[in-house]
Amino acid sequence: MRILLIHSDNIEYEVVSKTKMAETEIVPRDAMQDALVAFCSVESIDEEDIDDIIAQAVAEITTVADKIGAARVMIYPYAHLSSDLAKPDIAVTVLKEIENTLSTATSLEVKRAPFGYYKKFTVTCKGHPLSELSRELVPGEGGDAAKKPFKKEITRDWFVLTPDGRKHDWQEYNNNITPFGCLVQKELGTAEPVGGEPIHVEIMRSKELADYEPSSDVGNLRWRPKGKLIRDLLADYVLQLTLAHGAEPVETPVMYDLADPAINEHAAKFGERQYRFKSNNRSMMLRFAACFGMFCTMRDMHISPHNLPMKMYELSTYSFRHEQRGEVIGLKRLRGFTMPDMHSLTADMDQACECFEQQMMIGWQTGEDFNTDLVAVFRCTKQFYDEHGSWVKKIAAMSKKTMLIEILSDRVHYWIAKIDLAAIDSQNRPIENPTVQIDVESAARFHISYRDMANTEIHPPILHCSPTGSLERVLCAILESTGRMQVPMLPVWLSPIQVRVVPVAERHVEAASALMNRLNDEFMIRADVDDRDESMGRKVREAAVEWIPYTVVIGDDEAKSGKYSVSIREKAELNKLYKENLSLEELVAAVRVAIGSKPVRPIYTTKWMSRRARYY
RNA sequence: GCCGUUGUGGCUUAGCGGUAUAGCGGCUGAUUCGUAAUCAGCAGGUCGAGGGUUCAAGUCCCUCCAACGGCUCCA
Repeated sequence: MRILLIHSDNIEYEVVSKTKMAETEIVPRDAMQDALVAFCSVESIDEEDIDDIIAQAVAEITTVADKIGAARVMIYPYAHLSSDLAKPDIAVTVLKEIENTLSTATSLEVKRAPFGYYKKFTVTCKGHPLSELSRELVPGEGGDAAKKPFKKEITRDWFVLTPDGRKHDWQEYNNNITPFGCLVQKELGTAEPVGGEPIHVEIMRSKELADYEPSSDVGNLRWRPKGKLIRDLLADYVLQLTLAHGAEPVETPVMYDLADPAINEHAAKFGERQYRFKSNNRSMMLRFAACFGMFCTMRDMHISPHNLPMKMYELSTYSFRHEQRGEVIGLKRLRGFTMPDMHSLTADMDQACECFEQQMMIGWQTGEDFNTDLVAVFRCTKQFYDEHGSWVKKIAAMSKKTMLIEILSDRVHYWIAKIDLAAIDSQNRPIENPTVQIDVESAARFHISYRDMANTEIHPPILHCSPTGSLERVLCAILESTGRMQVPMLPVWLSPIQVRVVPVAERHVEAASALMNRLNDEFMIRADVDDRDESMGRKVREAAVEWIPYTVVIGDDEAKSGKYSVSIREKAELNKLYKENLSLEELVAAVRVAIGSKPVRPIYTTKWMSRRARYY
């Protein structure tokens, strides 16, 4: 809905002739002095939720009237503010309801010009700064003023469960010293804000990984070659994990038609934070997770008990959530992000719990692989806890971790039980990463079912699992963890450049390039060569500033002996390089050991530094 | 979205009513170098955007935009 608001000294109109959508029972001629005139266009997108759009319009008009001190309001239908109008009967309903609500719920005196007539009118504008305003209202984006009043009252109980199966008061763990304590503080609302900027934002920009993109929407990043490489490696990593777990990869669309009832219901359930748009006359949404596509895929499959559990995996590049302005930060909260998303159909709750255990353990595994210290909060409904209390103890024991437990009096969302694993950032705030959830609603909604031995139709419980959390958040957690290192660096397998070859003088560039090429081509190690006309001291320094794990110097001595002087960042101390003399074979072996079984990709940046363009 | 803080060349920053500072980075030249910054010169700014106050506005006021902090929220 579009509204043009004019604070006028005088507004008067007179009906001239009818159009074919004219309403009946009208006031053919009227006038108002010292009134706020609201020229309104009801648009087709408003049809999605007219109650919401009415509430927003009323809130908006009331606010403006209050601000400018107007006591009278004239609602004036004005089709020409939009090129995508609602159906006339709906528009009339909306306008009448705005008039009604304003006159009953506020002290404003309200009139409304008739809909569907050609009218002549005069309006004089007062001309002060607030006397002309326009507003564009979209259903679901009204904020607090138009929030739906109805929300079920939910109570939450908290306690802490140790691996030995004992319950503890959460107060005992309420501190800002351990990562788990930080989680408890944040979840229970007792955290003291630390303030300051998260360090990962500075790192992601200065290391040329990712940056803000002013020409897009807030929270949609641009990725530079080094950051793109890290994303791709992380994607490879999650793919390895999910394949090993028996999931089948798929890829599904990023946008969906809200005319599909299951899509619409699933989307509506999750509220306002969506990108929505019109494409011709269809109302579309951008996915906020990969559920949509995978559920649609599953509903078109013949499923029998033999197929279960059935696991499907997608790397949702991208998922979109229209997070509120003030919530978007760095790599932690984005509007466009990449979520590894796995869904498992399970025969029954026992199988669901079994899969849950396995997938939770994968989550813990990722924490070890990324060297991010994860902490856990397990949430479930009271009913689930009453039935599966001993199982909850079991997963704490399996995890060998102390867990925060939240028991909800009723089911709020689609899940009845979930676990969230979080790293803690440099400001003691959790970065929620891996998660597993048991969903008992979606199968029915999307008509996903199988028949058991007795031929009864069963809607299987579905597990949602992100083994790592969004790739951006994984990187966020990794970068935040470097803040706690004396000599910060990325894990070798994620380092965009693993080996930097530094020739001592120009005459060594050829040998350096040859070495660099062998590392890339023969050994799949990402190496480049600093062939710029700079002093060696500077080149070594810049390699360190770039967090290059291995810097190889090559000069006359090396050419003769075949042993290279290698500075190894992992073993360095603050402002003190650590050097070893290594043969090519020894260097390759060292890098291989550091990479382990993690994914390998070729270098994405130019291999000759002299040809590399610098970013601003 | 709400409250607050901040916004000066690509980055870090000085100036806080009176001619836009500097360092890094960039470019050009010299230098061919042994492990965290070789030397010199040059270019680069409508001080986030728009409005206002003033003889005069990065500097004061208003609106907007953006980043960050807090709140709400993260399904």
